[in-house]
Amino acid sequence: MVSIVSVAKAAGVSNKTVSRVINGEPYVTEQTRERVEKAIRDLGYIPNMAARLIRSSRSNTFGIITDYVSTTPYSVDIVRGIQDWANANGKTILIANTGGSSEREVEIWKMFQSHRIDGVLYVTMYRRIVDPETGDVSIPTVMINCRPQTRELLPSIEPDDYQGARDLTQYLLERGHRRIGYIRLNPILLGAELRLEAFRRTTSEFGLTENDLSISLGMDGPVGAENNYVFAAATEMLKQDDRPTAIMSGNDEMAIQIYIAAMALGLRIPQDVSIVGFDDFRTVTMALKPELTTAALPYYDLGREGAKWLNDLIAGEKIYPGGRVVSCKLVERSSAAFRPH
Amino acid sequence: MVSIVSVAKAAGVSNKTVSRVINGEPYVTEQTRERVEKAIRDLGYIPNMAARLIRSSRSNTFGIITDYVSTTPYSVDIVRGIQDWANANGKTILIANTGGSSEREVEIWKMFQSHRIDGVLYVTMYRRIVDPETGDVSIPTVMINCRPQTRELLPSIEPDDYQGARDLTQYLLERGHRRIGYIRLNPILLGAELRLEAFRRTTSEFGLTENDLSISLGMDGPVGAENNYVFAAATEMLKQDDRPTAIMSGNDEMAIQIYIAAMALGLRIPQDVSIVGFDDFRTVTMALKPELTTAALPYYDLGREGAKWLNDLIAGEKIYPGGRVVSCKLVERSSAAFRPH
DNA sequence: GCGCGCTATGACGACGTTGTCAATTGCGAT
DNA sequence: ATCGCAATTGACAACGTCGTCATAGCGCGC
Repeated sequence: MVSIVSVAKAAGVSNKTVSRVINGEPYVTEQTRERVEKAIRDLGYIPNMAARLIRSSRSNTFGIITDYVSTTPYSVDIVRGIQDWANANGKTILIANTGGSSEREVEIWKMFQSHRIDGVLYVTMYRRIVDPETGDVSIPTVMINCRPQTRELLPSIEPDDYQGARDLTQYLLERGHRRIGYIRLNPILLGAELRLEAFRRTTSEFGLTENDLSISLGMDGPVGAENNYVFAAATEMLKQDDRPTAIMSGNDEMAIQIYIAAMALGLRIPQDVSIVGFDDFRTVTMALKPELTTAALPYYDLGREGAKWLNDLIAGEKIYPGGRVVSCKLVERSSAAFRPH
Repeated sequence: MVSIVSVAKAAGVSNKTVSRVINGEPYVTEQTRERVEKAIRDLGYIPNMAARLIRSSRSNTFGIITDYVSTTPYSVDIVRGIQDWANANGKTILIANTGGSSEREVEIWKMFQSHRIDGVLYVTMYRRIVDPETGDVSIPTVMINCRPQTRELLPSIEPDDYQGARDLTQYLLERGHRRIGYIRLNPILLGAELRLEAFRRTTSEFGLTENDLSISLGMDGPVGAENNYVFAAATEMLKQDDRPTAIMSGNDEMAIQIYIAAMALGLRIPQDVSIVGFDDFRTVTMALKPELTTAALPYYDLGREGAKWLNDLIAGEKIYPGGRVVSCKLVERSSAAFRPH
């Protein structure tokens, strides 16, 4: 492999001078610089990061440790956000998935340390509370889409499920809906509770009572292998005489089954029932006809902001103590309309 | 950061002896070994990969270069397969996404080289033909889900779209269907042609004529921002008097729209129309009710096999010249049944 | 003419690790 | 007793890069 020494030899200068050219340091004549640059091009020299790291003990590498994110279709946008920021700022990224195993997680932290990463982005597939198995060493860490048990311990950044569900509820209310169904997400998920809570509070503030609401469980059990009642629940809900004129779905994926249930009963969307989802999982929201109105989880921003924050943390700047929350934008498409009269 | 030297000092041996212990080399007494291991534990020593690499010029790192894979919900299983293999075999993985930009791709190859990766897995989101912008340097490379323009140039491994579609067609034929619809995937995609071709050939071998078939374009335009006719095409197809009793969908995602189109016309699945998909994109196949019968793209295996192959390549073994193909397994669920009579 | 400060360059060592080779010890065979 | 050999250990160099410090040339003000 061609090294700085061979370049130096080719250009007839010392290796330190080559180093200066590479790193854009001053005190090199234009003439020398050009000779060196030519040699670099001719030999196809590419700096060796490992050697550089050994000297500087700053790897310019971030580690991403996730449960399943980068191997699961849902929250890939977090990773995309991180990568985009990293590219733009000359950072390299190491990704590893625990697959849910905590032995594996311990190994990964070791592996990261052996690569002398500068910091870790701890990312989860769905919003939850976890304590990273960091070992006793302290490495700058930002948690994305999750937060630690012991509140203010690590910086964290999460989507605002509450606000998203509130906006969605208001949206339906503003369109005249007064009997609204809600099919719950798996209650294990942190977002599930918040979304439902927002739905309850917002409708109640608006003057609706529990009687106007029709809330049922859509799925439960361990995440990824849950029991699925969505189709049955939606069917039952829509078969009632005083059926809801709008249904909020725990997430977009569940909305597929609600669509099918509604259609099987001969109901048209949105003329007979309005349906809204949550997440803005494009594969679903765009494939459904009519396309699904939903609240977008700000995954991309979570990733970008998290990376930026980690960078600040490493630089020793701005150490906010606790957690931040990013709002969910309502994406209006055509699955919800004014209440039929 | 604690180094091998501090461990040596603590254990009262030379650093070379510590190195021997770490690497499990022979010629260390049990007693010495234990003293060293204790020192390692006490100090929390973790080997520095960068320093190791500098000596050995073998990084034990594979680079994954993709267009969008790791940031897109579809083919994440390829990455999962690679990662699983890598974990099991002590390899580290560097992932980078070009986002489709070829300048970016050139940068990434440089970046990989600067990290002295041992080899590259070149992965695409959907099956296609590409020529990697590798620059002139030759790095062991295996292409996954794609293949080079100039056939035998690089080893490649792809799913067998043809066989998958043939099996699916046979499945429908065996169930008595004699009028079959086909809604085409975007023709830009390599898999699209092969799947359609398999459908045509298999039905024709079975004795069906073009008249028994009803083939229409579901989408076209640039991938990711295509024009979508699926719902309209399915509706039209199913409104005919001699409508097909079964429809093959270009992929699973498109099947959502076919379901909705069928249901909007009051058709029951599978009693009135059978529907089959392609890909086994779980988010869709499991959410649809009835669940979708489909052919599974062997993404996980593609990743695992690709990584293994790359490893062999690096080790200098088994240099098969050309491309390999992995079969698609038919996953029977409940969206297809015997033809109604 | 002398010293000063600035520009331009190179010699050298250090980072953490491992390969090479030499040194030391013990033991069985000659 | 001597030799050969295996087991055990360490000293030292080298990998590629960059930080430190020294050196040399040059122009400027006194």
